[in-house]
Amino acid sequence: MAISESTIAAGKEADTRERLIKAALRVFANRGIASATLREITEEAGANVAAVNYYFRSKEELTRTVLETCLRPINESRLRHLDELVARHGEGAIPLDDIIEALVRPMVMNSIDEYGGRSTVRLILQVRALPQPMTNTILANQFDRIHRTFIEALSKALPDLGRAEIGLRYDFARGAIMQILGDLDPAARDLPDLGIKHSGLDNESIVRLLVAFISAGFTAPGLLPVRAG
Amino acid sequence: MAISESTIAAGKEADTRERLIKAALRVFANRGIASATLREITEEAGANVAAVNYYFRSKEELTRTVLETCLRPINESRLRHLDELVARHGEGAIPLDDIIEALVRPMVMNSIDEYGGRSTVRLILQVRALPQPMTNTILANQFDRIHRTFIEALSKALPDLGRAEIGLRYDFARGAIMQILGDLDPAARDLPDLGIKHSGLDNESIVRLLVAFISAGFTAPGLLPVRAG
DNA sequence: GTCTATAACACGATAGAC
DNA sequence: GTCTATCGTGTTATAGAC
Repeated sequence: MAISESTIAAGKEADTRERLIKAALRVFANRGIASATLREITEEAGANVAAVNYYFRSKEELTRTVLETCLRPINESRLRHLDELVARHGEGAIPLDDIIEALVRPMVMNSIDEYGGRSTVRLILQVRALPQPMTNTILANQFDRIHRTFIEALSKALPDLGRAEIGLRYDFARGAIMQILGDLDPAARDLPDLGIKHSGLDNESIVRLLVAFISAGFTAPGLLPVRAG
Repeated sequence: MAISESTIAAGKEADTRERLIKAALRVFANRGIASATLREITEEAGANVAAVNYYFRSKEELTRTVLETCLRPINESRLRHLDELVARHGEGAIPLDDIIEALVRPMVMNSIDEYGGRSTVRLILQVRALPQPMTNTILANQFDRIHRTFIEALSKALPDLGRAEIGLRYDFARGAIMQILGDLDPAARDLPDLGIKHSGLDNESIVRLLVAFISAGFTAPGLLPVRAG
């Protein structure tokens, strides 16, 4: 009632903009960023074709916004988890399982889209599989600190392993996490069988199973020489 | 000298066709299947723009051929390795490390393109990240038997784990293998930092490090109930 | 802020000469 | 088997009415 017209306009603006971002995430994930057209995205968002060019400058700017919007909360949650662990253990090493869980849980829990799918995961898999300058810059900005922080914590927890081996195993872990979440997306399961069906697994189980596998992998004896440092 | 004109023509035909496949693999991997244009591919192959439509019926048919051409040798090698292990151990269980190595080594060793890159890996990552009916059918045809065979061998080697958990860990392993090989491709390393630099790692070390990590992961105690069977 | 209409361009595919 | 020229289509982006 007391809402002015400009407030309504501003509310409407934010709404269309947000709807465009959500629709773009889904269309990008399902059809590929390059193949996705502004017509599909705007139709899915219930907006006009010209809306993307009005709210974002271009398709590229929309892509940037979508990526940053869906990555930020996941990585913020990871850092929050890890900060809590650091606070709890002070200078001492953090138990391996806890570090891995801080890496796994936010990605499993916060990458679910409004339809129960894994659009965010499939989008990340896409831009990782297809390195392009623009998306790589975004990934670097979003993930660089995370990687450094986790590898540092892992180095303290696993003093017998060198940095090179920890970095490598950390990337093994990232691959395992992302691929399984991509496969679990119902949108990917409709299609002809890729790999194995994993039906009836709740997210909590996924976390526990990933943590068990990855922690065991990290506990394997090191093969590379440990550098001083 | 004794080569007839028709032989020369046939040789030339096979040559252009093959050059197109190799060029397409590289361009697909670097720019994405959807974004890759026939103009880029034919230029890279030193052929005419119309050559793709002459040798293959369409871009889609070319894509199919490229995928099958680069996947077949890898999976044939995996089956060969595993068959040898089965022959050696008869009805008994195969040691876990040997099964994992039969899974890992062919992908690490046979996915290297003529420029030392990992075009094949990045192409697989692409089509897995972006499920489409056509490419999924090819993946299913190429990988289905592999998955079944390996999971069966793993079940014998790890009788304390249920099929569901083995299938899941098998997919963890596939994710770890593919993502690390994609990251190791020099073509992906030029760009802004994604994850960690893994410089100076030879392929033999990659195999050993992957096998160590994955085998340890499989050895972790099971979390899911074991079904009878 | 939202719409229609269209400009400017790139693509896959093909026809037809050589 | 290889080439040039071109057709038809679909794309992003924008100009301008509402």
